[in-house]
Amino acid sequence: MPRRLQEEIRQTRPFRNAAQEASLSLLRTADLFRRLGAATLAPHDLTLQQYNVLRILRGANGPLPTLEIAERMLEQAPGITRLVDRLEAKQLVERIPCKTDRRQVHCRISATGLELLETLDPVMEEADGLLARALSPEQLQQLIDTLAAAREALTADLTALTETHQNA
Amino acid sequence: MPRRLQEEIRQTRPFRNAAQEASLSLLRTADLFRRLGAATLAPHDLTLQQYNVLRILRGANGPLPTLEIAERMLEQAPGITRLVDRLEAKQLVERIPCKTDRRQVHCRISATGLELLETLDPVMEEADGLLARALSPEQLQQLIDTLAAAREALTADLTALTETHQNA
DNA sequence: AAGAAATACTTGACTAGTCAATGGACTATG
DNA sequence: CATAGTCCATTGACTAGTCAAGTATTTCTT
Repeated sequence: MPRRLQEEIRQTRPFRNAAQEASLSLLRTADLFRRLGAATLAPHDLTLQQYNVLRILRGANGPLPTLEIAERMLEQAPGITRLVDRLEAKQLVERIPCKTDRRQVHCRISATGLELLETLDPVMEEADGLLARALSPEQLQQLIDTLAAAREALTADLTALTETHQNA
Repeated sequence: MPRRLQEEIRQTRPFRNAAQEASLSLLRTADLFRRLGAATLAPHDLTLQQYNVLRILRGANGPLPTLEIAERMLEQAPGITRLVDRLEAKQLVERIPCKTDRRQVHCRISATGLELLETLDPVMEEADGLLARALSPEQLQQLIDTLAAAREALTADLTALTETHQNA
């Protein structure tokens, strides 16, 4: 039986409405999940974001321009530079200046990086599996669909909001 | 019609399984929501975490020890100090040394802080309302229940994982 | 072909999360 | 009542997200 969110955050009053409770649930659950992932990667001296970059580079089957990586992550552009800096320092990623467009820098996962990912694959799949074990297949699919609908709405509103702010 | 997550992250291959898709959906949706909240608060020079602290202090009906605030947030202890530092610098929060236990520092929301929160209440409720408009009441409730079940499982695993790590 | 605009990063400054270590204050034990 | 252990809060060091500004390069305009 799931513990009430209200109790988790020690709030005495009930939620004003379901929307608020859903919002907080979403944030707390995602945070919990991120921490689980982070804790899993910590012994390997990788952060979640660094792991994401490696995954993207492996999936790309070849070098990728720096900003192309950023677009495939949740993240905004500027952060990617330093993220790749650290991966390059660990020799998990290589930077290759692009010959046809000298503004671009291509990033490629190194052999060491690939080996590391292969080590991590089963461990990280297990983390995903926790969700699968906690929820029924129907719940899992429901969750996917509901979240997709939510993102649909939120994306529109977010872009509207930031654009308005720019024009102000 | 919701855009496929697969397309959002430009992955050519389908997901290996529903658990993985659900995990990624969860992380992306929460991130979107956090950005929406951040964008809403930005014009008022508040971050989401600062806003959370103010909300907690308002809800507490009185001063709260510093670490008690941390426990009510997702966050680990050490971060709270600097968070309160910044709120104190903006004069939204006051620190009061505790007389009965001089290790403790009590934090209280200031009159300015309360006014600010009242200004923000309608704006932030609107952000929550986006979810409500995007989803049916049944979907909303389903989401709440499903996420609660997920947290139940994840909490257990997370504590197990970090404790194992400590003993290693 | 020269100048303007756009592109691909890069850097700096600030906020924040996390871990390890520290300091001051309280408590329990002997 | 002294001292060891515990607790509250803080600090330092590192990783990261975000915005604004800067640089080098390319493309567009004329």
